[in-house]
Amino acid sequence: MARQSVGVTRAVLKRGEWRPVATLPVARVAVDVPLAHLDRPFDYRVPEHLDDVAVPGVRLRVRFAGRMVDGFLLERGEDSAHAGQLAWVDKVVSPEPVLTPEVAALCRAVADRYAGVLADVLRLAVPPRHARVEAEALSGGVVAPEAEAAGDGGADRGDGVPVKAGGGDGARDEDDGVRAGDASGTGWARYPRGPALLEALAGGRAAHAVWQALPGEAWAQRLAEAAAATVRAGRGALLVAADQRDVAALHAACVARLGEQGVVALTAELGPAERYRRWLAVRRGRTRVVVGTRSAAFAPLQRPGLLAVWDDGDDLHAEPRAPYPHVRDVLVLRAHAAGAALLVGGFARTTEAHQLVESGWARDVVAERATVRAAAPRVTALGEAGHLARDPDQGAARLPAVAFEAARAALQAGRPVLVQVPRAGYLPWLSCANCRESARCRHCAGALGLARASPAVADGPGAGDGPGPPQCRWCGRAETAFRCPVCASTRLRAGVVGAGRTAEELGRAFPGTTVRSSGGSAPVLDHVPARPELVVATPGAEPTVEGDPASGYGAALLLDGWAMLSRPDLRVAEETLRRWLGAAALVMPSSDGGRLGRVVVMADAALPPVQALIRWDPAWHAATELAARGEVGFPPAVRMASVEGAAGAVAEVLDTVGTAPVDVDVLGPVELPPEPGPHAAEPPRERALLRVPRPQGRALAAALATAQALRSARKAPDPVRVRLDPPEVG
DNA sequence: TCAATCCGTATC
DNA sequence: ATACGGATTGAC
Repeated sequence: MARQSVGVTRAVLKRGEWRPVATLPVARVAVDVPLAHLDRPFDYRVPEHLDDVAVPGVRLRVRFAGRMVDGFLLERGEDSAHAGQLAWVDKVVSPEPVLTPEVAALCRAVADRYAGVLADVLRLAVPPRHARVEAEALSGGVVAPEAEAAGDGGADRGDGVPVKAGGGDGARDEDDGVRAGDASGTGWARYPRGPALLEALAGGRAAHAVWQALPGEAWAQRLAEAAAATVRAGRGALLVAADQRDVAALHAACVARLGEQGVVALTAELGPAERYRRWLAVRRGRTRVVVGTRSAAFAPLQRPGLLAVWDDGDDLHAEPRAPYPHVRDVLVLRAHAAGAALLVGGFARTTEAHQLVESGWARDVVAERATVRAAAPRVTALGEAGHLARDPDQGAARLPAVAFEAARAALQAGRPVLVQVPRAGYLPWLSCANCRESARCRHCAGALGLARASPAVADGPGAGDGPGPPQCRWCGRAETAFRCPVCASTRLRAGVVGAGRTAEELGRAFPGTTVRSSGGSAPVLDHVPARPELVVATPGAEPTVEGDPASGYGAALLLDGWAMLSRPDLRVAEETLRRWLGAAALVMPSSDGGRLGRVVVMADAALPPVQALIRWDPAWHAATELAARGEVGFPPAVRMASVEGAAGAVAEVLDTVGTAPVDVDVLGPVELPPEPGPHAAEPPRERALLRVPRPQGRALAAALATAQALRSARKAPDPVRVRLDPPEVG
C-alpha cells in the first residue's frame, strides 16, 4: 500500500526480465472497450515492480487484442480461470484508486439494469484524470477550496466567512439554532413521518422515502437537515439536483448547517481541473456531504448513508449518453447495494417515485391535509374564462378578470407576481401575414399561437394529430376564422413566442409596474426582491422571492397550461403538473380571505392535473397516472425497452430476444420519421418497443445485452440503440 | 509441398 | 481494432 512516487510506475527492468509477484499475482481488469461481447473482466499478471501500486481501483494500461488500452483494476486474485498465458499489466497510470469497490459494483448494476456495457457507465462515473491536480493534492495535502459553487449567485449571503458547524443561518432558514439530527425541531416535524425519517438517518438505518414537499417548503434546508443527521451517524450524504441553481441552493443550505469543511459541490460547469480536484477530495474522504448534478450520483462518497434526489421529474436527471441511466434509478440501485437510505423529493411526484411507494419499497413522507391546505395558495382554473377585465388603458393587453384581479391584489399588497410562460421556441407565435400586427384572441386579446406544429414523437394511439387551428395562449380558445382587425387579412405568419414578448404585453396591462424576466432569452434569476413587480419566467426558471420562505409571491399566473397539455406526449399531464407545482410552490399561502396567495391557471378545471393542482395532491395524481399506465401497459407499471436502428438490425435483436426465457410483448417495429438534417440519404430507421412485467425487467435487459453481444461479436455494421424505459415513451 | 492469402474468431 | 489459427489457393 506504500505510496510510490509517480516515476516508479515505469519499468526499470527490461520487459523480458519482468517477474510475477508472489502473492495475488492476478489482476482482474475492466478494459475500456465499449464492445458488448467483451463486457467482462480480463485477467493480467502483475509484475513485481508494480505490486505496490496495483491496488483495486487504479487506472492502468494493458495490452488487449494487440493494442494498448486503458482499464481499471477491479481486484487482485490468486489464480485465473483463463486457460492461456496471461499478459502483463503494462503500467499503472496513477496510484490513485479512483474506482472504489462500491462504485464499481454500482456501475456493473447500472450497466445490467440498462442493457449497457460497463465501460460506458465507468465513463459516466469516473471523471477524466487530471495529472497536475492529482500531483498537487498528493504532495501538498491542501484541501480543495470549494468556496464558490460555480454560478453561486448567493450574493445576499456573507461569503468568505467560515460558518460554524450547526449554526444554521442561511438567509431563508427559519430553523435557527436547531441541531442537526434533532428531528423534533426541524421543518421535518410538519410531516408525520418526517421525524422518524431523520431518526433513521441519525441512527444509520437505510430508510427509503418519497417526500412530497409542502408548498413554500425550504426544501434545500430540509435536505441539509437530512444530510446533517446522516453525518451525525458517521456516514456520508449525497444530494443530487437537476441544475446548477438548485445545486447552489443546496450547497448554501448545507454549508450553513455543516460549515464549509466537508461539503462539496460537484457540477459539470466547474471545468476539468476543479471538478477533478473536488471529486478526488470526495474519494479521499475529506467530505461527508456531496451535492451535485446528474453524474454526482456516482460520486465515490465514503460510507454513503443517505442518497437523495430533488425533483426527480426534471428531465435533466436522465443521462443522455449510453446507457441512458436515470439518477433516481442509479440511486435506488446504489441505496440497495450500499445499504444507504434513499430520499426522493419534490413538490411534484413522478409515477416512478410513486411506484416505489406502491411497491412497498419506500415510505410516503407527506404532510396532513390540513397542513397542506394551510400552506397552499388558492388555485383557480380558467379553462373557459367567461369574463374579461375592463381595459384600464386604451390598447393595453387584457387578461381574464380573475387573473387580473389576483395580480392586482398581490401588487397592491406589495408582493411580486409570478407569470409562468412557455419556453421560447416552444410554440410558434402568430401575426398577421399582411401587416405584421400580432394575432390576438377575439375573446380575451391574448396572443394566438399554434399548438406544436408536428409531433416529433409519434408514440402510441392518438399520435399524428396534425397542427390544429391557432389557439389563444391565455385562454386556450381555438381561433378557426382569423381576420386581422387592422387590415382584414385572413392570412397568418408564424414567429416564435418568447417570454420577452409576454413581458411586454403584461407591462402594458399593469402600467408603471416593473417587469422582470427569467429564462427564455433572458438570464435565469436566482431570486427577486419582495417588491410589487411582475416576474415573467419560463418553467424551471422561476426565481424565489427574497426573505421569509413563508411569504413568497403574492400571486402566480400560469399561462402555459393549454400549450403544455396539447403536446403529443404521454407524460404531458405529469410534466405539466410538475411545472405548475414548481411555480405555485413559490406563492404565499392563501390569506386575506383568499385575495392574497392566489394561483390562476389557464386550463380546464376538469382535467386531472388541474384538479391535482387545485387540491394540491400530487400523490393522488401520480397514483391515477400509475394506474392508467398499468391499464395501457406503459412504464413504470411495466418495464419497457426501445430497440432502434436499421430495419434488419432491429429484426435481428428481436429474434435473439425471442429465444430468451422472457415473456416479451413486442410492439412494432414501426418506421420512424426521417430525422431532420443530413440524414436524407440514409435508409429508414425502425423502432420496436418491448415490454415485460416488472419482475422480468432484469431478464429483459439481460436478453437485450446478449443480443447486442452477439451482434458486436460478429461485427454487425448497423448499430442498434437499446434504451430501457425511454423517457419519451413512459 | 510450401508459402501467400483469406476468413473467422478471440481478445487475458 | 489486431492478431492468430486454420483453411484455401496457387505455383512449383
